[in-house]
Amino acid sequence: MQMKAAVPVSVASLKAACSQCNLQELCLPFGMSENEIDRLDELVGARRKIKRQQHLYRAGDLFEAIYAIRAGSFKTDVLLEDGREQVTGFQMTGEILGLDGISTEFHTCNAIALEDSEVCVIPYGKLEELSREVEGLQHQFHKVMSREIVRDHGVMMLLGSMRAEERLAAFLLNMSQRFTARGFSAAEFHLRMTREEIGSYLGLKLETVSRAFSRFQEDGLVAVQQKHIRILDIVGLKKLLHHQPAGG
Amino acid sequence: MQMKAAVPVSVASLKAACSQCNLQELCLPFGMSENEIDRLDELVGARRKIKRQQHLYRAGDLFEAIYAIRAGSFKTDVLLEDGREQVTGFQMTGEILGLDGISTEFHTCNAIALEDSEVCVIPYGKLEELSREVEGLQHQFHKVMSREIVRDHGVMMLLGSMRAEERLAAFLLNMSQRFTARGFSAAEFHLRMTREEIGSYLGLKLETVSRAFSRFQEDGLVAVQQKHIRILDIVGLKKLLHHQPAGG
DNA sequence: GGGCTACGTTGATCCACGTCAACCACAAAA
DNA sequence: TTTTGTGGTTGACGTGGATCAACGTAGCCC
Repeated sequence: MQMKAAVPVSVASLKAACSQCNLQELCLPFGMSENEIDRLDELVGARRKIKRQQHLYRAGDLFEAIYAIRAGSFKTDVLLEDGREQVTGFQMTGEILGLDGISTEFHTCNAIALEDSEVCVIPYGKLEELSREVEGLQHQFHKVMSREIVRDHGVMMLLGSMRAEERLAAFLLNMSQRFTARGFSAAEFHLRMTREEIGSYLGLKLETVSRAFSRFQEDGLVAVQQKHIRILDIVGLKKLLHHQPAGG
Repeated sequence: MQMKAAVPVSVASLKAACSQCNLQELCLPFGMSENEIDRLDELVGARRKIKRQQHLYRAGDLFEAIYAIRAGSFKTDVLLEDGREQVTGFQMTGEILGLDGISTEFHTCNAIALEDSEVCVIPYGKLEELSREVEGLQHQFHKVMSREIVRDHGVMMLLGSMRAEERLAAFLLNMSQRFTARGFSAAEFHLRMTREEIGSYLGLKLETVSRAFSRFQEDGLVAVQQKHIRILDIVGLKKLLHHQPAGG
């Protein structure tokens, strides 16, 4: 690398700038005015890169900031003393991590990168401060938290009331919808998580997940090749959701 | 009713007053200064009585306010098209209902009184407004939402990774802890919900819940008489949680 | 009091999913 | 090219909890 005077652009590349970000529509700035987003730029700190399998934060860590996923993807999980793991969610670009920490000032779950990823660091103290001034930010932040609560209720429904194949169908449809929202194909995508992680999320063992994938393939609903998924019959998948097979 | 000039006291009895409420420590005012709580009084609207089995709100209702439980208790649930119900939570005095509605401006679950109950109505628009001015309110409100997220993660753990008896033990310990926080006995309490509702919450059938209760009774952990519960061996119950019996 | 209704308990049987085990696919290292 | 490791698939079998069914209990209204 040559020695030369620092160029503003290189500094800008280290700092996040919501106003320039193409994830606005999916992220905290959604619904905010241009002016408001400019104010948001003040508060978003540096970006941070997280390598695959590394922790963004751990249960027990002091809570200082929330994180917006700029690139890559994560899982969050909770561990029981005896080693059992419950994956509580998979997060994609534009989604916010760390909200669990507000309640006690300590994080209560782990956030782990599923691939090499990058997050924007949003210092929480500053966020509260600014959202007292910027109405749009306040409102949007509340919506983000509320959406998390609603999402969690959906997972409870899934874990509490659905059978294995319904759960996997719901999972695939959810992934498809989120890929679509990010401009990717609704029908063909690459899962970043293992069968075991999907199983943990869905309250199933990895073998059950694998068998359900095979069943869907036999039935012509999807084409599965390891982590690569092609949805062939989205209507068929949706039909799986709404009536339990054993004539209820 | 006789015609006479309105007396301030009778008006006050219709309106909530956080500053006078003995549930402060459990509710939105927790951690706020006396001054801040006085400001909170401005915004909390009338109380509303809800009879047993009646809805406070339904999935699909327009979201306008959140509610603090002043007396009684509630369940929240989500219904699937085919009629399956998932209870997403049981709420007691001081707890906040309705946070799910912020995300879409519509409620996404039902809130139903388990007994004759009363709530304080907190108009959401006003809450956002005031929490831009009152730092303590803003912070506390965020904590309440975050706590809900953390609680939901706990339920996911329960539904995704625990066996029937672990789930019921976790449920009983949680109830006991919440009764304690409200000044009731930790060891002896009255459940307001049916076996079916407990089962729905825990992802089990009512028969399984009933059998687990019977098993706990045989093992001398609790004395069960319908909805009346007496915990005899809290340590024993806790031990159930942390190692799955079938030598994992 | 007697009958009704909602809720709870208990037993017998069934089955969806877990468990255990073998094998396969692919990627990175040697 | 083989080796090694991680993740995925598939089969055989076991079991925890669901299902089906009968009966018990408590509150409520007439």
